[in-house]
Amino acid sequence: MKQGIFWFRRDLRTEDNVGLFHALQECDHVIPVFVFDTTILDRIEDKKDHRVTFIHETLQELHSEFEKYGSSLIVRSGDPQEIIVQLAKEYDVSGVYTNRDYEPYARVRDESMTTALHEIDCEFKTYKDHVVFEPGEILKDNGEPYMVYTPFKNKWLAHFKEEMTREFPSSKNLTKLASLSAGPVMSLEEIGFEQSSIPPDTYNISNEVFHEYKINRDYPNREWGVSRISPYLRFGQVSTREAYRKAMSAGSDHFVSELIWREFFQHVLWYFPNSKRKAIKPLYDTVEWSRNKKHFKQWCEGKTGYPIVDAGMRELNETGYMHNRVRMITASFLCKHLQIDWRWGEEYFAKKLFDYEMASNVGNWQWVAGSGTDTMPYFRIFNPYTQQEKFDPEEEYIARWISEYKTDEYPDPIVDHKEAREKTLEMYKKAVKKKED
DNA sequence: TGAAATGTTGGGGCG
DNA sequence: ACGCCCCAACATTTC
Repeated sequence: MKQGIFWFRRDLRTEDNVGLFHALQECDHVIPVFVFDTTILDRIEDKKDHRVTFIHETLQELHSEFEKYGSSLIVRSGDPQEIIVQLAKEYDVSGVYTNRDYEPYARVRDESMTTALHEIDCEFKTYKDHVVFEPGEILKDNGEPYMVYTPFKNKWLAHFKEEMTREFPSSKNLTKLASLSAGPVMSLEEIGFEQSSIPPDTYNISNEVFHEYKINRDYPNREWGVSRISPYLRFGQVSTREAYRKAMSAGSDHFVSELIWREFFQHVLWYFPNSKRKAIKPLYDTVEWSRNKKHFKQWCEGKTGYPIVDAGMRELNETGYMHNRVRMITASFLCKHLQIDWRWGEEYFAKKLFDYEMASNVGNWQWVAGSGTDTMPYFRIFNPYTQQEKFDPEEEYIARWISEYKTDEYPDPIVDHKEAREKTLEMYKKAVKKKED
């Protein structure tokens, strides 16, 4: 009898889960496992983290689902390598199955996991699940990775069909889950966390969203115009392929394109594993950013006196979500009105965003700062007032998030747009000049 | 997936 | 009728 472990990570679902599909195909008994990685949890300052709560809730759902098959989800907390190796020994397992994760930390962790498992004669079998194409599969004709989005997308679109026809149904094979009674899922308190009061949004990937997505997605007050799928893609409650399939069958090229951006940035992070810390274009690490902590705090709290910026930051603080258009505006404001390092902003978003995905966040922040791939040139500076007039003309979004808007309580602009713009251009030009000397 | 500054054009008011 | 000016409206360049 062949026993295997399926290690859940960012793929918290049973349907269309590539690694789980293969585990159930190849093994007689599959032991489902999730590990709260304390290396990651220890770095989270706010112990009421909404993402951890969200994961925890999903684990309980999986646990109940598995109980129907006389099985259960084993949930542990600690060092994944120690725990997985110990479970592999305990259950005399011949293979550990999991889906690949492309973040720098995960790459190192999995590399060392491979070695550790081989030492006990256990295979570590990893699968592509989180993306349609992983790094190395979409390359320029000369074999180099793409640094520009559009040609990347074109190649992606030229090749996706055969990838997408493959299916990974698991439901019939769930009877092969090992008979287990692991007891209830460990509580949040046991891992040192508390229940967050911020719930995830429900998501909508239906024709209501796909229809006119190109237009509606730009208006932050049209909450029905976007899918809110991102946290579910991040943690895998929804399969990426499923999202692609639905958008494609609805003919929403723009929605598909947004999903491809997500893959593009995963590739970029793969080739630039230091890009959370280092500018992809090294020139931009010579920019002398402001260290004005007062400005940064005002930006974080949504008290800059720029309504569209403040509305966005307050939406983020209250819900863990911010509309994409407003992410660009707030990010641009931090870098190009306050002259503050994009890394400070990236870090703040990392703390707050429900859908935080390192690849997308770092990729987009570097894009805004001008230091990334296929990026905004440094001189492309959003005018917050123009953006506001274009995308929130009735000021509905602003009014929803700034209760004191248009009262004496609302702060005056902390910087003057025109002066800030000129200061930013000077800052960047100085860096360019320094490089030339 | 900019915006501002600068340049050009052409219609209309007016002497 | 003509030249002149004004200034939208649009186009180009510059950052």
